[in-house]
Amino acid sequence: MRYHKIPDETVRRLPIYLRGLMLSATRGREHISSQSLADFVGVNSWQIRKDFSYFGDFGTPGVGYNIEGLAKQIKKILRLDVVRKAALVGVGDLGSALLAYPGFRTYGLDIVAAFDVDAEKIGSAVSGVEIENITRIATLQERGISLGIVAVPHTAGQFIADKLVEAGVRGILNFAPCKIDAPRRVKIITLDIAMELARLPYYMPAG
Amino acid sequence: MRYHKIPDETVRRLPIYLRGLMLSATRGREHISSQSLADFVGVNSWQIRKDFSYFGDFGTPGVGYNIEGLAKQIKKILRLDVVRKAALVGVGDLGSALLAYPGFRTYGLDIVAAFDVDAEKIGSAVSGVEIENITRIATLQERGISLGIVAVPHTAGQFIADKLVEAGVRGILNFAPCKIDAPRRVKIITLDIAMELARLPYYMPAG
DNA sequence: CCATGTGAAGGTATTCACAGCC
DNA sequence: GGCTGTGAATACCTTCACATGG
Repeated sequence: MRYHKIPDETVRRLPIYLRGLMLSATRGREHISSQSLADFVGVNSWQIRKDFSYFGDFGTPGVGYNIEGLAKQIKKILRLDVVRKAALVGVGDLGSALLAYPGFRTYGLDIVAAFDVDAEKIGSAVSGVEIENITRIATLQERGISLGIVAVPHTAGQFIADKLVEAGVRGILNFAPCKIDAPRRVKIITLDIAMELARLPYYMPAG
Repeated sequence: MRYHKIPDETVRRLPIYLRGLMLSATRGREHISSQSLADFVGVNSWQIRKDFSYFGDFGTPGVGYNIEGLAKQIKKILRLDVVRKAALVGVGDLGSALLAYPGFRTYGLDIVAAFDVDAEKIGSAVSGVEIENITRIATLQERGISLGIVAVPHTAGQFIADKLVEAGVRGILNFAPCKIDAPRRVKIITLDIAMELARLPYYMPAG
């Protein structure tokens, strides 16, 4: 079933599969069954097959999936096959951790610029990235940066997001604990760490 | 419809509502309509009413919801009405940022212990929390700590999780990019930052 | 014989529309 | 009149069972 809208939930799981495949690739085997991948990433095998079925025939019946080929396919679908430049705004504790985080590179995402309001930080470098005045966010477009990461206090979230949108970014990963409004053409993903932790006690047995 | 299983998706949204209500509380008004709250947090008004309907009659027709009362109710449902002690494992860049993050306190979550393997870090303090040797994770139970936060490399994720489970924690917030297996009685929430960023390009128009 | 790919069934969550209440 | 609470309708996602293909 090749021509079909891909469910959002499937898109959410693709990076999980990709991570599992990239790890498997270092294990020496060339093929992997949906069942093995399932055990490895913690998703049911039929769910995996269904997810893959939205894109086309990835696997070989009786054999499984070609690990390298499948990983490449998923990268292409997620558009991770080109290196994409990202800008970070807000170089506080979290921002600094994000700059130091090597995980983004794995997915072709490269933080090449960082901005802050703090005059003391501006000019210095964190993890090899120079911190610039936020007024320079306006230069993003000409520098080919299409992705913004917001790690500022919630009071500044919307303001910074507006600046990023003006500067032409088409996607924002928002760590600020607030709602962000933006034109439909800009995709926003909000990731509020405290809120994830906040729903943990609900699932914990008494105590 | 008071006696009903609460959908997971509703539980996921409750902290969003809570955050909005706590912010609204500082605005001086006593009541808020589902519509106003909807505008504020970015969820549809009917979704909000439906979510609340799983718990009981929170609102007053023609008036709206009592902000303070509703916030208290949600806190109770999420079991955030008691202060809960948490332990952090892995005081790297991300771990340090989490220790410095004030957002957890808002939800009654208090990071009172931190562990690392690095001998140089052990004994020093980060954000007022002393860093201990990970062998001391075993003392969590007697210290009344029921919640673990894992911020270690993916190679150590499962190992640390096992230690935490042994030490009696009943919930784990996992930042390590790996699957964590644990007994059913322990709730695991995994939050892989790179993976969230990885699905952003998919939704970005060409470029 | 083994593992994929997929219609069909089943379950869950969202959206709608409106009755009921203040 | 305004706003809540909720059955019903719809859309979406998951699970199953098996036909199909190497």
